[in-house]
Amino acid sequence: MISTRGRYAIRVMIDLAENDSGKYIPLKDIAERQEISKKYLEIIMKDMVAGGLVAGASGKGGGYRLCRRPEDYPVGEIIELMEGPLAPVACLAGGAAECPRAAQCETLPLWTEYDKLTHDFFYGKRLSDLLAK
Amino acid sequence: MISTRGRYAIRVMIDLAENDSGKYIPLKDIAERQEISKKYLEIIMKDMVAGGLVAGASGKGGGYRLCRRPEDYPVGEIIELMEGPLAPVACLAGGAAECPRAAQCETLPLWTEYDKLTHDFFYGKRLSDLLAK
DNA sequence: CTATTGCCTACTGAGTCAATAGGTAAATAA
DNA sequence: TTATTTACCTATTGACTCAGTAGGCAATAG
Repeated sequence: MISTRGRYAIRVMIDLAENDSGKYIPLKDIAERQEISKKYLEIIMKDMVAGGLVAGASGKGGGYRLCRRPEDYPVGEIIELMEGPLAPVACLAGGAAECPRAAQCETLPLWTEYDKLTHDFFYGKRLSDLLAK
Repeated sequence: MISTRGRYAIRVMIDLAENDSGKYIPLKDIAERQEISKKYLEIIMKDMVAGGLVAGASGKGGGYRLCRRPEDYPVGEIIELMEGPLAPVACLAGGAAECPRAAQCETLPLWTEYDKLTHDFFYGKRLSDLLAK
């Protein structure tokens, strides 16, 4: 299941896109509009800045803003940045989880097929697809 | 991500199908073939019996066996029994998680579409599709 | 009766989730 | 310059899940 990290991140991105005025938007405003704890959002925003999804600016007049056009954000990228790989099982998540049973594993094709389905779905969707018209 | 509960359950089902001789198969044999802790499998098997996936018999000559033909087990049923709902977010999992923001939620259509995709995929696959030819 | 087998309760150590708490650094407006 | 606003940093927490382990009870066939 997608946790609050991923879900909140997407909602923040939508909020930033829909309230874009060229200026930075303070997190306080976003937290109030979205009814999410500002303190918790701070942690999430830090990772979003580090991951290159948004730009943050400190000080008065600071806040956050998108650094691409909404059509240039695949939803899958946002989710994977916040939640880790979309893979349904650890052995498809890359990294150190190479399974010694992979060659004879009867279930691996199932997971592989579903993994591709998921990947294609979430990378086909863009942030712009989620915005109110 | 699918945890060991769901993955082990599917592997056990495959093992039961491929080693079916009409008699009960002791868990000890399954655990050895699948290289899974027998003690841990006991917990999983209990839920599988309760969920109507397999039949268990105690005593000498006992063990487990399938209670349907492999074509009659949708993989999604096995996963949902062991892991809970396949829903990608809590508000689609049914039960008490009705979200008050649902009406104005901009992300709900995304999750709903993915939920359908997932559901169709895993209920389209049958246990028989996973067996070695 | 005895060996085998499933079934039952309880416990554990490691990790994740969703926050909260309190402080530091940077940037602007007065 | 000073006060205010804002992001950013580390640390901690309580509840929960995950992946088992431990030990014993109940049923069944030979």
